[in-house]
Amino acid sequence: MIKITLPDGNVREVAPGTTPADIAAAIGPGLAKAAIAARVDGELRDLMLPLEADAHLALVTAKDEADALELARHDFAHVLAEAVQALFPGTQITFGPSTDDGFYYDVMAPASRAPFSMEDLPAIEEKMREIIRADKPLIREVWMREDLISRWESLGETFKAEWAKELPEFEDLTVYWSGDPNGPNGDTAWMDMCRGPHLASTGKLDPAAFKLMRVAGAYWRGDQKNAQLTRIYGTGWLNKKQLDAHLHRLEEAAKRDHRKIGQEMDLFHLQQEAHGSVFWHPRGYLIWRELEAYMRRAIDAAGYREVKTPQVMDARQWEQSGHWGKYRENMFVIPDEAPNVADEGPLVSDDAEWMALKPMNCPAHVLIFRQGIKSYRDLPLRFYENGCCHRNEPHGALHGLMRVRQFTQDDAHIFCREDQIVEEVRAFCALADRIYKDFGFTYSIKLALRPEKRFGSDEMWDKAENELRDAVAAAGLNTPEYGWEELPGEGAFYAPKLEWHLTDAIGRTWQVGTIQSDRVLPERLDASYIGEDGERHRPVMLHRAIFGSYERFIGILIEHYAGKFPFWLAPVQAVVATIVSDADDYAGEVVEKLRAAGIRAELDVRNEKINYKVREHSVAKVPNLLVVGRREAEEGTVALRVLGKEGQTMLSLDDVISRLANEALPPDMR
RNA sequence: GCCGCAGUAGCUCAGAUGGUAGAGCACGACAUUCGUAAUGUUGGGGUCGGGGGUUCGAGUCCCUUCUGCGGCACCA
Repeated sequence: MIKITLPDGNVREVAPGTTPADIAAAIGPGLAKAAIAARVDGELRDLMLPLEADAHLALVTAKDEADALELARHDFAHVLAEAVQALFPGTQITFGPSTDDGFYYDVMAPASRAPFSMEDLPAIEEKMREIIRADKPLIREVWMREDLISRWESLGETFKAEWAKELPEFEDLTVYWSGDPNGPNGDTAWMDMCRGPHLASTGKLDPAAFKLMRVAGAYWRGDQKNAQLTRIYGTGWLNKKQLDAHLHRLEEAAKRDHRKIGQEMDLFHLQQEAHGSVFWHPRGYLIWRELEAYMRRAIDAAGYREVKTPQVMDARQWEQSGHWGKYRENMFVIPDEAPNVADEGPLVSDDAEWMALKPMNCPAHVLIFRQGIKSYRDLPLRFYENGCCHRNEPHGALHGLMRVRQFTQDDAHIFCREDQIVEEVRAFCALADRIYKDFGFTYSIKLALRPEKRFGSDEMWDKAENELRDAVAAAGLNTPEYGWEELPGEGAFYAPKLEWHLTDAIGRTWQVGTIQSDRVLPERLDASYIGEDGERHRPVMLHRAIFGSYERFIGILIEHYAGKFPFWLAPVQAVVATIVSDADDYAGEVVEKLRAAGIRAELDVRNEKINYKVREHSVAKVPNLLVVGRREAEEGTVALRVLGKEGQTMLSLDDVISRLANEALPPDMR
């Protein structure tokens, strides 16, 4: 007999070979029906896989949504492959994992036809539904390696055969049948090699809960030297409601796309002559300027001092900081000599000295710190910079404002003593909290722990990780409410880091803020201060950012607000629109007064109907529309129409100005 | 950087089989002076991403290159 410990602490003694399904049945018919898989000693396993030794067992049901989704998506991937092979005999199958919102399967179309395209997807979807409705049992078998390899070879599945040959010796080679090969419909059974686990049958999937989304190219085993496969992507869920919600989210996200809104609202543009760098138009740059002013108020109040450092530095400086060695392939490098224009020869001589555009601000801040002698009394020193950096990102990585080659970070480095770290990090947590809330974001905080490849001793890492933990605890943010989580192996090679992940208005997350302690760069660049003991000591350097970069943060804000910026950030805050030309002079007066009160107001006296003007300024997402006609001009009033609201309010000119002037204040100035 | 797809007017897009480009919106002009989400008439606007080739003739076919999009890889 073996001992099976259940989550509530109960221990059941059962015969070896008992399956989790048997145990579920013994507990109750409800659970037997609801159970879709099992966690055995924490590992997700098939319901039908016999237990052979003492174990902790938890039965997984649809309520364990993360597990249930994972299983369903993996099963959808298998059904996809089965459907493709049923429809297109001769197709080779390779891999089919689950993804964040669904699944994919990489397949090789038969030589007789072109690679699969979008047009093939509806037929494949229909076949998948057939397979799901047939409720084929998913049966696990362990095979001998040679048997499996020869089976794949006999089927012409060269990729599967190759993979079977390379799987580690100690691993059982398992296959899953879709349909019982020994049953009455054995000829329709389909087999894939897979580690599992899987649901008990295809019928556990909801045939209305998936959709094939697109096809894309992919290489066998991710290597471009290998054969070109077709990857078929799908999104998969537990039920139709979840699928519909997901498709709706995608639609919403497409409507909010910052590239689309940026063009519609005339905020910025990108063009191929400077790809990856942003041309900010007047309206977009107004948002930038508001953010910059906001951030300056915040960092001034928090005891930072703003600096500005060179855009280009000698390569030797980057060698010393370590960037030349580790980061050079992402740097823009320029010769420190006049280009050769005299003849047809190379522009740059062989012995040119090299300089580089800065990809980061940190070394320059250390160089400021190093000027003059610093005492322990000077610490902490907090240097802030709106630091414009250039990184030569891979072309395929560029994406609107979110991934660019020139960007400006709200970057600061805090030079402090060991004993000041916790308080500095705590204070940063509080600052970030206030700022994110001002923009209406909720967030979660993650601590990225030591990676496998790292500098420094285990003691140093223990200490560094604990400092960050302590600081977050001191800020009261290490709670489930703040999504506190530790991510093993995800830290930078020199230090653990705290990451802030924002959740936007439609539930997407964006990693923006970070703080990380660094003991490496002060060492490399020989930064020191004189301690109380009269000796030289290394300061610790805290790298930190809240927006991350202005470009990306504005991109996130555009999508978060769907272009309907809060009043203080709106590029045009009010438009005064006339109904008849008799009101033109008065309207001009209203605009002047609004501008005098600090409001970004524009005048619309075009010879158009008021309906047209209302529509146009609404579509342009102007938060306040002030309509004036003959009546308002005579009475000294305006009709205020607020974006997103029906109807309008009649107000005296003085009232509307004081009201708007008040509402236009940034959140930190109220 | 890799794969797939795309690039035609400011924007969104249409242009079978090769025969020197078209719509809507936007923009200009004229008429209309209008009360809260599109007034009418009319006009101008394109070296069809760049380069090369095939052809009597290329937006269309071929090669090449750049950029964008969806993924992959990348994001110390």
